[in-house]
Amino acid sequence: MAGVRRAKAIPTIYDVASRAGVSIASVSRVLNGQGSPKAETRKKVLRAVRALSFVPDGAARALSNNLKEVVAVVFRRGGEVAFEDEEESLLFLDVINRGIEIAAQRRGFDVLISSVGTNDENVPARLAAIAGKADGLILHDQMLSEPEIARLADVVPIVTLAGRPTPKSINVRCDNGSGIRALIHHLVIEHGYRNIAYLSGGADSPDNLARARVFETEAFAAGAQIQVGPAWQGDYSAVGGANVIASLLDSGRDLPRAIVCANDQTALGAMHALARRGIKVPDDVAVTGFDDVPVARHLHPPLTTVRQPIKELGVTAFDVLYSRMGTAGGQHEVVLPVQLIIRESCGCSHRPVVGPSRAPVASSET
Amino acid sequence: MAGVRRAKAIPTIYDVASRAGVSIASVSRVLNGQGSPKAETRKKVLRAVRALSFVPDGAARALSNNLKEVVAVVFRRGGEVAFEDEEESLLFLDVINRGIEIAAQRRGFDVLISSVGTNDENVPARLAAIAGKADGLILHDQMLSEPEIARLADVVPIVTLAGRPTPKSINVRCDNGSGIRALIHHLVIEHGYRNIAYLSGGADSPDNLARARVFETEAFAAGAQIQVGPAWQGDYSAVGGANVIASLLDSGRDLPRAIVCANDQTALGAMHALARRGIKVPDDVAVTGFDDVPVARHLHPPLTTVRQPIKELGVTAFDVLYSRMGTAGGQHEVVLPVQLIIRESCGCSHRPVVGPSRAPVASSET
DNA sequence: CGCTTACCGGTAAGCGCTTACCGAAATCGG
DNA sequence: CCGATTTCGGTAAGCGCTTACCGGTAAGCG
Repeated sequence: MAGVRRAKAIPTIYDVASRAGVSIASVSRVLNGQGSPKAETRKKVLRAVRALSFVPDGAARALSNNLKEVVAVVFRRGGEVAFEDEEESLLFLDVINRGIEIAAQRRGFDVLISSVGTNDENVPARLAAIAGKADGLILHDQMLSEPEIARLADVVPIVTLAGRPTPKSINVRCDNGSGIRALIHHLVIEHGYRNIAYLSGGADSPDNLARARVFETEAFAAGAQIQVGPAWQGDYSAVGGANVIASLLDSGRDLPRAIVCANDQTALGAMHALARRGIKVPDDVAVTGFDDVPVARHLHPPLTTVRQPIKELGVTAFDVLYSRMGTAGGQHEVVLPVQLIIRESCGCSHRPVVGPSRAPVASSET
Repeated sequence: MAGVRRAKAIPTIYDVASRAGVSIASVSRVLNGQGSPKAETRKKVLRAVRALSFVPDGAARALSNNLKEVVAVVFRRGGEVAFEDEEESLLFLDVINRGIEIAAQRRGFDVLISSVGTNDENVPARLAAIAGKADGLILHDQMLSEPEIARLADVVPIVTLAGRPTPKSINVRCDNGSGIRALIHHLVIEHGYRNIAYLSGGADSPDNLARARVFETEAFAAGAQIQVGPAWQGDYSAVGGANVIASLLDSGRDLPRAIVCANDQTALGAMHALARRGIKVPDDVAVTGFDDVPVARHLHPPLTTVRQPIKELGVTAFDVLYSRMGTAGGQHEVVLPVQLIIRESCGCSHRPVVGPSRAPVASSET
């Protein structure tokens, strides 16, 4: 593994030491504020550092300290083709990443971003390579099986963001249950819609499953008719949502009075598809989302949705991960509160009502 | 700098070697495909690796190879408060980053993301620390003076994205000139607007300066009246754009027939501000942007703008940086072509005309 | 069947840093 | 004024990996 090499020799701590006329130990001490170097020594070292533009090598420091000060964040990208609409969904990941970055910064960590393609060959190996470059791992999507997570977790602590808690890793998520509950309450009780559907997200997403489950029980409890099943299977993407609506319409099925979409992207696609067929939202069919991505408020009509504290998700992921470095054990799941954001796609007319929200909940249940 | 330490000992190459009954050299060779290990040896090593869940330490590899396989990307964040609208502008950076990531991946590199606050104390020191963790540096905003860049460039190659070429670094940007030129041509010649203004971006941004300069000369050459100056000073943000319009209106000034905004964000803010005063876009005042961020097409009216190949910018930044590792010299500026995207905010009615575009240009001129 | 040539794989020397350990110099008290 | 304390700073031992170098074994040849 020869690799690219820098042409000119970069100054090392030895160069600094000899130029300053001290030992490398002193240079290190001055640079790291350890021990109590004499002012004189200090000055000499600093002068030499400046003169040589010395920058300590991170790899060497990491090796010596057994601490890289890096967390790796991995997400899944679907090939290299980006759908026009897909671009927007980047936002969701990116806002989380920003949160991670902010939290990391506070601890002097930096964030190593990496992605694996959906059709990549050896995902576990790739993940291992990334893990080797970091002190901790944050996984955006479900890209590793539980045993694979367990293996890797022996090397670096792992936090997942759209997975489920495992004995070796921690999952951070939002309170899907109370979000859907608030939504159902609003649609069924307050608006009186008696026939509603859940336009599902990724079939293997734990969050989607949780939302679907709560949807069914709550809608049933509220006495509404529900539509679910394969015909309502989306994939979290805008096109996915649009396709569901289109084929439903093509097959001549009656639409429900309201459609609860698994996320905002799906809602966006659904609304486009409905508009294309001349179906009015919310007059003919109400549509709601989940996430409250920034574009949600710019849709027509503005989207009623459940706000996740997206950036907080990232901050929490890092903080939890950080606290796990050097200490195993502790809770395996962190749940953040959500908030119902009522705009107009549900049938309300621009009244900024705000629904229930809950305090953060930590649970150890799997 | 004690730092956090992992509790359980992580297996090293020595553990693998002794478990496999071979030397560490063999383990390394098997893992890196160097030399020609016997199938037998190979198998023993792989078995041991699997049994121990061995993951080679990135820092040690980096130290030994003199190659970290990491590029650092740094951007400037404005405090931790994010304006509602600001969120959207993340997109621009993030799409570039995605491009960097994709290009990096192709070379087996990962991307270290880091930000410095606008009000951070010691920026150069922070940058140095980041540089120490990477093989190359990509700077999003102008955050270092030329001498500071020069210092750091002795340690790692540097590519800037919104700076200007320096003897020690490379700048990657879009062809501002031809973008503005196409815009002016469309507005003045095709639409016949005789009075136009440039709503400026960040005062110290080279791109903004270039756009402003071309705006003036081209508009003048086309025979249009121009409005520029302090009253038209924005800052690339939506609020910045809105404020300019608001104070212009407050001071009772006449608005020009068309406003060329420094970027899409600014245009978004300007359009909001105009709408709030009941001024119609494009009937009363035409507005154009620059960048073509994804939301641009969802604005009302859809924004006429200059499309930058945003992701390409990132890909190019990495590729240029990569080629600079180990080899100094070469060109100091890379310019990517842009494309005029005509939508409706300029006064056109939904005809998807596409303007001139130019091939990539590389220049060594400062 | 003995010697040359290949082929493998082990030993050990770094890569650039931190820090335990220890000796030298400086400081203090009696 | 000298020994007991401190205080500073140097020496050297790693951190976990790659790889140059070399010795041993097996295969190839006359």
